[in-house]
Amino acid sequence: MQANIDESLTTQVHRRLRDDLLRGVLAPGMKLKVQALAEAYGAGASPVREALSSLAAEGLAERLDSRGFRAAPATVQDFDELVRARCWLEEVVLRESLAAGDLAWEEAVVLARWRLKRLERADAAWEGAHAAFHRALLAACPSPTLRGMAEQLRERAERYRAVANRVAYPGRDVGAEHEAIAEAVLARNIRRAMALLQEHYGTTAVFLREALSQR
Amino acid sequence: MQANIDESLTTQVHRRLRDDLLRGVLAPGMKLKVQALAEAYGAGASPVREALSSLAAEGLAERLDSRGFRAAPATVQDFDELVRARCWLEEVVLRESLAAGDLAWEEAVVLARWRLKRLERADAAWEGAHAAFHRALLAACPSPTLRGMAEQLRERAERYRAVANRVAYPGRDVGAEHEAIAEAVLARNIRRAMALLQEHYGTTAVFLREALSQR
DNA sequence: TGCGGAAGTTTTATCGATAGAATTGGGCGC
DNA sequence: GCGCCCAATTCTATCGATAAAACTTCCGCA
Repeated sequence: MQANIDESLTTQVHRRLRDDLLRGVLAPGMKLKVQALAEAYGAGASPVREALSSLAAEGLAERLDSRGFRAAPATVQDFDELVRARCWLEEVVLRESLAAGDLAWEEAVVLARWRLKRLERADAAWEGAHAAFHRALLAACPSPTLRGMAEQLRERAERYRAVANRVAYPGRDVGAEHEAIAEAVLARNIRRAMALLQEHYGTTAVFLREALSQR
Repeated sequence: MQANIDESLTTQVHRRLRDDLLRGVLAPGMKLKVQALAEAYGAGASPVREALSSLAAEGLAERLDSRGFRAAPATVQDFDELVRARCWLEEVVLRESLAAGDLAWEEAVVLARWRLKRLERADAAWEGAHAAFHRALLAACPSPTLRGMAEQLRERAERYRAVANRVAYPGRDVGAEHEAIAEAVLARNIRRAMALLQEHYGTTAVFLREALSQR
């Protein structure tokens, strides 16, 4: 795992903080004390503070007037809003991706699907492959800005999944859902792809909402 | 103009920097030297650095590996992409705003339109009223996240307008365009509102693209 | 005449220290 | 026993200093 080569401390801390936020190591709502984080990551206060400022702008942290930072809270309301926003946003991003996707994009989708299918849900690599799959679907959308926004929402959702992760999905075959989505996308069947994707998000939402509300 | 009461230096600097970026005082591509900015705003390096980190995450500045920050560059390509992204995004945000808008929202639109109409384009308050008008159109969209994203794109566009601002809009009646948009929105005529809004952006784009490419 | 590089100058990234705001924990009066 | 106020303690925001990196300038050599 090489890193660090010519990468500022701030950047490193930023990435590690983001990871820890996404994986729920830093739980939603938790106070983020600068000094503690600084020690944990082996840096001074300045890099940590800068990283937190960025993360706040990205919506993963919050800055309270003059009482420091905290991990963005996770609430049922926020989650519902997130899911809705994601459906609406991906509605156009997916549409444009399908409209512009070429052969190379199709192949990338096939590949991402294969890599995801191969892994067990419990595998440490699953989360990454899952992210890659969803990213691949949207990759052909010609607007980097919109793709970036979709990615931001995907990350927020990922965090919710991590937080509530011990929930099982009784009677659900997530793999099959992904399969169906990929099929529809490759067939350029926009309506069907949209519907399946939204259902996919909706189903996950039901379980997460459940898990969240009883905490 | 009260401010400063219980507002951290970082926050103040952030706002002032954003303003200066949006108004083109800090021109696109310009190097943003921490020390110079610190003196200009009467602060130390830390607040400036934190503010720049945030602005970078918001897309108004850029952080170069280990050579500081600069104002986000303005290019014709970036601008084209921005306009496209904005049209696509506002397509859904406006739709949902129209779908959810109640009486109070309608009245806010009427008010914003009136305030804008009253001002001359050259008036210092015009830019603010213009922003408020466009914001009012989308204000009823129930997703704060999407509204925020739309706002971010609006700001980027505002910066382009400021940069190329000395261009005239020969033979164009911007006021009439706004009137037409407001009418369509109040009539809940989604198709027409969308079409007018996109044309509005498109027309501006033609002028700005012109102004940009000859710099 | 133009290039490579040494020396000097800026600028960045980051640390450690510190004043001042919050928070916490008691102790006191009711 | 309960709420309120003050002191002790914890954190935040911010500064000034500094090593290291990135630019410039300028000079000697081909």
